[in-house]
Amino acid sequence: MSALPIALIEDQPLIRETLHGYLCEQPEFRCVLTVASVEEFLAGLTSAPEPPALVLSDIGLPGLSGIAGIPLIKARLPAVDILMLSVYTDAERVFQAICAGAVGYLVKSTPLEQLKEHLLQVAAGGSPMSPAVARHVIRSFQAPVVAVVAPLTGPKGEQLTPREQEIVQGIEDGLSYKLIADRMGISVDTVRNFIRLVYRKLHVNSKGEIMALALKRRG
Amino acid sequence: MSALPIALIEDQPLIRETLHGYLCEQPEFRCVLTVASVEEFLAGLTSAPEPPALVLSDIGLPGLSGIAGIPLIKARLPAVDILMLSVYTDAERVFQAICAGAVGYLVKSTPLEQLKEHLLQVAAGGSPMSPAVARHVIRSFQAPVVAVVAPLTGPKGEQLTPREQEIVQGIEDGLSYKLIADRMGISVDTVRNFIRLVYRKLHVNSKGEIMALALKRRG
DNA sequence: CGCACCACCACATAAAGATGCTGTGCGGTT
DNA sequence: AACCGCACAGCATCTTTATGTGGTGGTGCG
Repeated sequence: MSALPIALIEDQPLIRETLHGYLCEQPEFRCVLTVASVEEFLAGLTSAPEPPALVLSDIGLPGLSGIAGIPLIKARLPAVDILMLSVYTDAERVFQAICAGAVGYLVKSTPLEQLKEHLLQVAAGGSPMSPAVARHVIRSFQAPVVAVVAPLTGPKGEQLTPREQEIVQGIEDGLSYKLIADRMGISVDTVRNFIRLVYRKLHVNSKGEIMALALKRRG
Repeated sequence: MSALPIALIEDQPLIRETLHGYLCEQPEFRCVLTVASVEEFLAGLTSAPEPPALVLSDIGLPGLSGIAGIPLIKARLPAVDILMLSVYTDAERVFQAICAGAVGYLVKSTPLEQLKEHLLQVAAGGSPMSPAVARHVIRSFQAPVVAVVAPLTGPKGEQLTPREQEIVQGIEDGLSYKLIADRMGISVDTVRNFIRLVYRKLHVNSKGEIMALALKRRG
């Protein structure tokens, strides 16, 4: 098994030297480029003994940030994996880096042995993320807790039945009667019937007026 | 430090007993409910010594799937963390589970000691994911490499102008003439004019036929 | 001049929306 | 058993909007 060629972009000398030293001690890795900035990385690529398969990059760097460097690095090395190592754990930077093409995102406090496992994970096709980072990522898939909105009621307190509320939801979602019918598993004529009932209860005469009521209720 | 109350939902007896046994040996955990299905879990909640803070759940279960059980479990225990443990690593199930509210997703081949670390990670606010899972997740943030699709041309090689191509894109995006007009900053009558030109070049007579051409070209 | 883009008018057809009316079946209540 | 509320469905009719087609004209640019 050949050593994984790794490049390191880190501006703080002490950290850079510690990481470089540690990585060079691991038989699984080969440090082919260790620099302090993206610009230095791009300039040093041609004289590296071989192109890196994995770039471990800080974000707060002099000149171009680690994030801004991602597309430039990917343009030069399309197949490279870029793993972020940063003190920042705010959702904004996490998503910027990931959307820019980073395969993973670790915090700088990650112990070296753990860092090694994560690097091997990347090489094996994984996407290591520090816990706080992973939570941001997972949370982005989950619907925000929606404030419970009371159903629309008529001017005299007329209540809508559950199915009538579903019809209203379909209208709020911008669906045609046909699509509402598909969603609810009923016929278009039944949708029209429900519409009639809803309009009568709410004292309106068009989808537009329903939308207006919904908007007013949302504030 | 009090033990983390954990519930386990796993239908295969051997795995369930192995996991149950391992978790009970760990001083950091307390197994308050170990069942074979979501239904059993929901029924057993009231008699559990205390409510679980974390549910480790399989997906392929008798009756309700682990994914279908997520909203039901969250309804009963809004603050609970649900961690999926499954043989499935396909993107569809991963995203279904995450979107449904799972805080993490592990493959069943995860070694027990690693599982323990992941459980502690959940308790500390993290979102552990097995490598393949994490890659799916990360990839979903990254723009797919878009195949460059040649513009539609007529049967005799008739070329569409740039604006005509924009009209076609609007049709492919399912927009009405009015919405296409809004998008392109022109009047509806101008859209109709362009439609006329496009249909004449492509030898078609309806939006449907444009859609068909587009689909055929996508393969 | 030719082309691309933009706009308007007119008309016809298809689809979506709105309203009136009627009927059936089911579950719950009195 | 009768009644009521709810859900579902269909028919009829009318109105509004979207789509398609024919024709015409104006402006700017190469």
